[in-house]
Amino acid sequence: MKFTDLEKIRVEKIERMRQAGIEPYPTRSEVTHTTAEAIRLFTEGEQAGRTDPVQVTVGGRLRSIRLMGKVYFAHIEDGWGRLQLFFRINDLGEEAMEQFREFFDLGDFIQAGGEMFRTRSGEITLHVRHYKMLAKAITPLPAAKDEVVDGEVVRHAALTDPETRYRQRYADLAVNPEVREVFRTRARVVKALRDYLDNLGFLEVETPILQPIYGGAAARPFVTYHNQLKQNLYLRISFELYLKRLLVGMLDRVYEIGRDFRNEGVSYKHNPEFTQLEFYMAYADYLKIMEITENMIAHVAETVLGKRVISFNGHEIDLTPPWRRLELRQGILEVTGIDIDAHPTADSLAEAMRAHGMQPKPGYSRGKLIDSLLGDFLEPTLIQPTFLYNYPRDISPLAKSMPGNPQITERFEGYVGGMELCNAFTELNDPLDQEQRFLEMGRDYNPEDEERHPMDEDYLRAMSYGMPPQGGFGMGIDRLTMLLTDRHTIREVILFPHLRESGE
RNA sequence: GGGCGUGUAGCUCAAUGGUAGAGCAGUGGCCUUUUAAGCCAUUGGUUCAGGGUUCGAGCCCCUGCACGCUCACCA
Repeated sequence: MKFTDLEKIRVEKIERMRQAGIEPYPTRSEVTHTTAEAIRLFTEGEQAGRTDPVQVTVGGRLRSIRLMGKVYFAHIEDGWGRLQLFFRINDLGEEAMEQFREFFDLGDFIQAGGEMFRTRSGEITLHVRHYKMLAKAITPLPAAKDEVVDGEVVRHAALTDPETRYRQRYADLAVNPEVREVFRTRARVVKALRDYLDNLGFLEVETPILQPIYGGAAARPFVTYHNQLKQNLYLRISFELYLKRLLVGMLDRVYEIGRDFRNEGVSYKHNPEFTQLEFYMAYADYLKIMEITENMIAHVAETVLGKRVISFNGHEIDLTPPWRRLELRQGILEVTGIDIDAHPTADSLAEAMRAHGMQPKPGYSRGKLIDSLLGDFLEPTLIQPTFLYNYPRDISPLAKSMPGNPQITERFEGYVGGMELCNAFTELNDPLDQEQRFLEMGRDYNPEDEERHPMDEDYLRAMSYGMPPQGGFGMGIDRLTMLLTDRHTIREVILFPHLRESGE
């Protein structure tokens, strides 16, 4: 390891500690309480009028040290909170006071034991009778001294540089408690989703991440290779095709929460790997899935945040069901003045777009043009929760067509905060129709493209055994977490977001 | 991949083309007993990297790297 000057000073302290017979990295601690437990015990005793001392040994990082000659104050922080320590030479003796002064730095993990009391200024504090180094920190935490004003921690010059925060998330978490809170919230979101689906009788399953044929979404995959099998494998881009096989196998309600991988550009709402929830429900259609969706999201907000009206990006968003339902055709008509139903071909639609001063991408299919109208003009306006429904067939190859209208599929997407949150449809379960869709899809691919999507014969065989009618649903957990924590980039809700190699 | 922007001490930030600074952190000292981001002193720099212009470059130019925003891409 290479050390800075600041770090060298601490490395030397480690050597001097060992010379003084103090182990800087002892194997065991004697911690009996968290800081929060210690404070709660004391407060309860105080309220009950008890005078017997509350004896605790707590552990944590040193976050502030104030040496005042023969008395020291310090704060430690653990995963539950902060506690002030009070050291007095009368209690600890000269040697212990001197060793603390000489060897202990901000960021060190220590334990301290004694009894709880309240200082003259009112702060609940541990009167230290004994203390011990638990783990010496060599690298200073990237934050300046904290102070506590009226019980609130005020940090001066906190770590803010996004590159350092993401590359050294451990340091970010260590000094920015609100970052820890984001990931606690994220965990509660996942738990609330699981509870909701479990209560509806869904079975949680795990399907392959390494897949010989990828599918279920339109995305470029990551490719890897199995040495012994001499076989290319793809990291999954969705769970869909495997989960739907399970409904053939009579697992009527299944869901999976896991990682998807898409070899595409990164942005504030795209990370190369992201967490997805997909569920499939036999005998349901997309209308039923809409109901489950709005209720599930409202339930999650209620459980995690205790409220259904959230604040996101300066907007007040009310997640209370029922959410607005807006037919895709109507939505596009309202924001662009173009009626997609009046333009049954790509050429016709492109002409209409040009007439409205737009520049449609040459070579796009009608469905892709509609998708671009949606993304460019409609999506940013969908702040309050909205289900857009009825999507064109050619961009929905796994969704069932509407009865009597083969060009429109029973598909919807949920939008909140101007961001696509989820995608769902009445699942196509007609194997002959599905094969036809795959073949049509193949026409979009250049035959010379080595990444050309192969036909998933096994999926068709599964469907040929008979697949119950069903509704399916997919949602990005990362984006939901962004909404519920009011973070505006996906990197804020992923512990270790992907960054370019720094070459350091 | 394109455009725009940013990169200075451990952290947060200053510095007309003319001696690289501040606060915090660090180090040394003061501090006689429930508080103090305390007081005094002090250390610390390949100004992202490499070229160029200039008497002189943190600053201007070129190339590269990283990050941010944005566009493109993205059933």
